[in-house]
Amino acid sequence: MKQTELFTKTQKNAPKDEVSVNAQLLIRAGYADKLMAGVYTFLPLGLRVMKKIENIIREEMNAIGGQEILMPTLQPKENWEITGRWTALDEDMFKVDGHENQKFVLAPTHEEVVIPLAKKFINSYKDLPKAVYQFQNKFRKEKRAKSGLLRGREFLMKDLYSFHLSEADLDSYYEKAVVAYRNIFDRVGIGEKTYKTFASGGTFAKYSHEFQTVTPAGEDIIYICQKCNLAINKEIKSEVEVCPDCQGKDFREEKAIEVGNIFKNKEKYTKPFNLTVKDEAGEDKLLLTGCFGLGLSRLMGTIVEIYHDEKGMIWPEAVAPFKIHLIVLGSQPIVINKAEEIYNDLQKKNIEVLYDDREVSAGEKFADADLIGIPYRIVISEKSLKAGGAEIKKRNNPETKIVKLDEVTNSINFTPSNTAKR
RNA sequence: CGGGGUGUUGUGUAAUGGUAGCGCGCUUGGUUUGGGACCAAGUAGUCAGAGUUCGAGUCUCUGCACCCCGACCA
Repeated sequence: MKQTELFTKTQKNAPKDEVSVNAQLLIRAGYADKLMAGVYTFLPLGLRVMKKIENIIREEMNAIGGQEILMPTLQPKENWEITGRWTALDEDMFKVDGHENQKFVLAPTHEEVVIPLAKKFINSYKDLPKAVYQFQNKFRKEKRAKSGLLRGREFLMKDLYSFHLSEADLDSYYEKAVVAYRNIFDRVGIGEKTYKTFASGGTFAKYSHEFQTVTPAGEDIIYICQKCNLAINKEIKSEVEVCPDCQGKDFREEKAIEVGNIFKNKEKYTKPFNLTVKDEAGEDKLLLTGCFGLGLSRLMGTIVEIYHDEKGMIWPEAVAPFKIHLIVLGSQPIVINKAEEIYNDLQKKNIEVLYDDREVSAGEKFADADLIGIPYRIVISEKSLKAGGAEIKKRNNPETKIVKLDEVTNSINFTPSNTAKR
């Protein structure tokens, strides 16, 4: 992608109505644009990051047997009356009028659709277990949207729903999902700061687990067990005196962002819809479900909160919009030709490159490269050619080095995009 | 939803009740080219509505939006 052709531009100043680091940087760098409180457009750069995150999650969900679907956001009142949530969640949902007396809801979650859906296709114990998931926008009538991408009214979420005949099967699937979640957070670069956290659950499951990423930008408070690293959400800390996993009593308090939440909903939603299958004896058996949520837009904001400095963002390679930011300095034909050659070569090799071919000053290009935060910066200039080729610098390291032009591609240790590191 | 604050061009800001000005961006021309360069000429704005006033960006009222603190957050 040539930067002169990119849809967006960078801005020197952050909009005055954005306070959070993630929103300021994402807007300044042209990754996102705010339409209204808690509602953002994802621009080409931001969408590329989102798709990287999405693909990592997709791979991990597929690895635990998830099958991707896409459910509607616009949903009928009737389904929500069946679970009682038309009134129970009244204040949290955007309700929409249809024709005459039709009422709809812009879905804040998708149990009311996925359970009746499963009823059509899961009829026998032989059909189990099954799991479906989607990437879909969720709508929540937040009384106060804030903190940029961290708490939106419309946001992108991955939600997976699993169906089981026995509690043992649900339990073992739940543990598999925990591993998948760990893989996801490791791969996007926040594994070390993300804690599985004991939290309050629904009506039937007394507890659930959240995945909380430690950062000062967090709105939640968690207590991390110093012995086994399980965390406990402040919400339930008063009920839980010792670590439920290791009985440890020594905790460290941290602020954190809830990036995921997983539940054993068991019969909570299958019961109202009477989602049953025949077991081996021909008896009707109520299914048990697990629900596994992960907020993509929130995850993206969280990554920015963790990986940035005073100059801009510093994307982990696995989620960066491009691998290389190629910068050409000066207007001499020889320099421009060499830069074009490198650009074409990288394109041919399917290495994602943003080519800054703008006719602006060096300082502006460097400042923008730092702001945009692409992992590798390659400069082609009269100076670099005299020194022997191209200058390479990593965003997270001040050192630069010169490599020969025909060694540019090889001199960087690339991980192909969208695949696992390990 | 309670309390507080703020709405001026795409963006950041200035303007005793009296000509809406500046930086960035953008357009045109020229000089520049390794850390947000320079010159010149342009471009575009008072959240909406009502009121007070000879005159409103400025005062009053209503509405809307946005931000902050709190409450809320299956």
